[in-house]
Amino acid sequence: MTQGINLNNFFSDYIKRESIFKDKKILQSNYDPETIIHRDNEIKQLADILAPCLKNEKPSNLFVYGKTGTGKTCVIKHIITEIEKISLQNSLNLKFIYLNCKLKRTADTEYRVIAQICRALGKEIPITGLPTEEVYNTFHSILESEHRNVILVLDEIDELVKKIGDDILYNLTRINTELKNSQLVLIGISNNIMFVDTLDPRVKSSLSEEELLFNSYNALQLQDILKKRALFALRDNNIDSGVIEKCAAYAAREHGDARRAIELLRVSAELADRANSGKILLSHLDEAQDKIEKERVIEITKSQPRQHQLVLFSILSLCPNNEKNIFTGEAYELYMKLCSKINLRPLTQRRVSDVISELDMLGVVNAKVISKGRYGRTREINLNLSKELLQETRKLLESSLDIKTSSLSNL
DNA sequence: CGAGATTCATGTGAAGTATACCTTTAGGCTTAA
DNA sequence: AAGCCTAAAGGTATACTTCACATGAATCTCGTA
Repeated sequence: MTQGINLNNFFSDYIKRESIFKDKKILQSNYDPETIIHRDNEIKQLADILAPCLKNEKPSNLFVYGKTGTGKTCVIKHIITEIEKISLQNSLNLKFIYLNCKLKRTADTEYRVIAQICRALGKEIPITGLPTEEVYNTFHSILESEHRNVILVLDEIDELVKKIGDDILYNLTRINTELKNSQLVLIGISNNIMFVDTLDPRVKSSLSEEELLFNSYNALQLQDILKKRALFALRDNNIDSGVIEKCAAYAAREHGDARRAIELLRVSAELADRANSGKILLSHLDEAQDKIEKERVIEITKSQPRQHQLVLFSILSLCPNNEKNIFTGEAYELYMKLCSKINLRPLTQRRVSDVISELDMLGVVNAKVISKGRYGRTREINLNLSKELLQETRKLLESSLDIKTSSLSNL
C-alpha cells in the first residue's frame, strides 16, 4: 500500500485551499439574478403588459421572440417571481406555469403539454391512456373550481407547433372564452422570428395580442453581464485580464448568447479551481470551450433511447475519423447488422430516417437532404465533433449497448 | 448539342398496428344487519 | 342489501410499421442543327 494518493492529505488540503468561487450558484444556468442589466426596456414593457393580473384583470396574451440566450426566459421568470411575491402579499390566487416544449417525452405532444399543466396545478395525470379531451376538461375544472388565474409560459413553442401543429394553441386560447371564474394568459416564447406568420390567423391574432422582441446582446453588453455575475460569484482578483473579454467575444460570435457566456465562465472557473491555479487564465477558457461541447454531446448521447443510440453508433463507426460524409443507406445497413449482433429488433428504414433527423435536431450530427442526381436522394450525414470527442462518444455507446468492437471488424 | 424523359435511393405523408396504460362495468365474494 | 375486489371490455396516446407516392439532379435519349 505504498502507492496511491493519500486521501487524508488530499481532502484536508482541499478544505484549506481557497476556492475561486465565492458563490457558485450565481453562475449556474438556473440562477435567477436579482437585477438584469441591458434589458430595462423589455422588463418595463413586460411589466406593463402583465401588471393587470394584479388587479384581477386579464393581461393580453403575449408572444416573445429572440435568439437563444438573449434573456427571454430569464426576464420572464424574473418578472414572474416578482409578481408572485406581490400576489402572495395581497393573497391573489395567481399561478405561473413554465413549460419547455422541447423536452422530449415531457412536453412535446398536445396530451403531454396539457397533462404537464394539470400536474403543475397539483393534479396527477397518467402518462397515457386518457383521451386528450378528458385532460382538457380536468384542466378546465381545476381552473373553474379554484378561481385561479393562470399565466402559462410555453418556451420553445415553435418546436412544438412544428411537430404537432397549432391546434393546441387554438384550444388553449379557446379555453379562456369558456372560463367564468378564472383567466388563462398565454405567453409564447420562440427562437424563430418568423414563427407567428406560420400560424393559423385566428391563433395568431389571439396569441400575439402583444409582441416583444429581444435583440441579441453585443460583446460589450455581454462583458457587463459577465463582470456583474463574476463580482458576486467569484472571489476578487482571480480572473486574468482578457478572460472576460474573450469569453464575451466567443459568445457574441454565437449570436450573443448570454447563457453560453456565463456557462463558459463557470466552467473555466471550475477548471482553474481544479488545477489549483488560483486564477482563471485564458487557457482555461479554451479548455472550457471543449469541455462544454463534450459534456453536451455526452449528455445527449446518454439520454437517448437504445435504438437511437445504436443508430448514432452506426454513424460514428462509419466515419471514425470524421472525414467523409455518409448516407442513410450505409448507416442503415450497418445498423441492421449491429441489431442482429446485439439481438435488438431492428427498426424500419422509415423510422431510422426519422431517428436520424431527430439526432440532427439535437445537434449531435448534421444531416442534410441532398439529391445525388441519377444516384438518388438521401441524407448526407456528417459529424462536426472533434476526433477525440467522437471516439469518446463511440466508446460510451459501445459499452452502453454492449457491443464488442472485435466483432465489428468482420462485418 | 441540348431539351426533355428517365432513373435511383430514399425522403415523406397517411393510415394501420402493437403496446402500455386508463376508466368503466359487471360479476362474484364478503360482510353486516 | 351494501360494500369491496377483480377481471374483462372498451377506450386512448405513442412509437413504430406498411404502403404508396414525391423528389430532384445526374444521366440518358433522341431530334435537330
